Amino acid sequence: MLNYAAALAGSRPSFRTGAQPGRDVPGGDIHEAGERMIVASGEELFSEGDTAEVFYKVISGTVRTSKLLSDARRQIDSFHYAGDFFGFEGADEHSFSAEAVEETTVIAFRRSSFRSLVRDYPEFADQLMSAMVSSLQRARDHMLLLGRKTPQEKIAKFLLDTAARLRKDDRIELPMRRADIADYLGLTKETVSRTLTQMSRDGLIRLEAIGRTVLLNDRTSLQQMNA
Amino acid sequence: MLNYAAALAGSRPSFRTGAQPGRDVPGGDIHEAGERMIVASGEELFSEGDTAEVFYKVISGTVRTSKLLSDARRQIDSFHYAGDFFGFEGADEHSFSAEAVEETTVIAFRRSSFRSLVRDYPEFADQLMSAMVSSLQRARDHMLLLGRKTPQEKIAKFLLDTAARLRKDDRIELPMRRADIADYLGLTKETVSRTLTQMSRDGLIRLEAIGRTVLLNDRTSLQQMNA
DNA sequence: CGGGAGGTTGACGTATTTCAACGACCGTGG
DNA sequence: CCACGGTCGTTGAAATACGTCAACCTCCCG
Repeated sequence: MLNYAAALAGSRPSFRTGAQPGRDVPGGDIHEAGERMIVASGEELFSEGDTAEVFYKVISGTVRTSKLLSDARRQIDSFHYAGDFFGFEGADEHSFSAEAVEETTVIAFRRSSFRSLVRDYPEFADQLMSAMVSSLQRARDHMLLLGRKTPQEKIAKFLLDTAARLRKDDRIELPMRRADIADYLGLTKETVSRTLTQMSRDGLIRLEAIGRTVLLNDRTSLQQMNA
Repeated sequence: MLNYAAALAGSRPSFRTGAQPGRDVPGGDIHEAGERMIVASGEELFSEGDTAEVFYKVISGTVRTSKLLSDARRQIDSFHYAGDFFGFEGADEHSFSAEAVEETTVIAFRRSSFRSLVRDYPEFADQLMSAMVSSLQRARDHMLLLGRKTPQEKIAKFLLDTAARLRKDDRIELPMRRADIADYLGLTKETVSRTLTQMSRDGLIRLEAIGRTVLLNDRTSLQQMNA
């Protein structure tokens, strides 16, 4: 009756897997209905224009989804962490790309098996629906950030959001490079770097290691840079 | 079984209506399952923080949905035209606002009646799902625009998109003010104005009336400013 | 030890914002 | 019918925040 299969889709499974059986195991774990894959850092899961046969759920690691302009300008629309779904499409082709930011494990669900998934795992449809609704909400938040926030505000929100997503308190281990942060926030990597060091000088944060580890010293001040 | 009701929602119906009966009319027009309302130009349909009881479909006119920062900076995430659904929420409260850009007619659907809607009008769920998927795709496109495009590219895309949405060929009647365009594209109204007059000087477009009517003289050049 | 990737820092230029004034249009009311 | 006020749009001048270009440094791995 309901043709959700026509509205949802995903991507083709990547090569180099770490496969697992699990298909048609009604009543069991949803994860058993898809194929587990391990993707190396930097590897592509799918790319703009690829046929969209599969969608994914992140088990561990980080995935970035992005769009490119012809001259290589890039906009990352989202980072996906453990538990997130990504790769739905309305058409047969992907309208964006996905790459692993670090070594990442995902489950790939075939778009064509969507109906049986919903039948065998009733909670699956709900999970997907709320994934889409929250993707939309996140997207609206991010448009506000991209269109109207200053670099300082962008970075502050990015740090707080990332800390929340990674369930870390004060010390966060950023999985992505400065260039990724820049393409996510609509800045250049230089501006990202400068803003971080300035925040460090101001005592808001503390940068460790190669700059991948950030300590949030003054959450209150960071939060005031929002709203 | 499927709890879509929990994942979808909308806004409270606005006052000043132009009501119509139509409820529980299985097999009939979906529109009969909601309440028709006429909203005056500039009027608010719902606002950030309102309880989300209703979602909408535009029948005629234009609606803008937006988010505000505390200092009144605004980001319009979308303009909604005839046929578009808007106002879904994952939570009980609206996370964005909606106002009529011009006199607009909408149908309001109660979030609580979602299940019966799906039962009585099977195609309804599909319509909603594809509305959400295409909202997401639009959002990703718009993030690319906001984060990475120049004012010229932004305006060019805006004009072409709007022409496509309004099903006009060369002459489009913009329903919104310059400030709305600016808040949609992440620019100032001055930059919007300057860019339009420059395009006019370059022969790409022609501005008529109070600047609300735009003639697309050179679609090819405008399209080249994208990709 | 060498090379490359990623990150930081500096100097500089400029595109866009900001601030401000002006003008066109519209509706209202005297 | 015209004057008035308000909204919206345009244009100008000036300031500056961010991007660009470039050098340098650290870390890491072969």
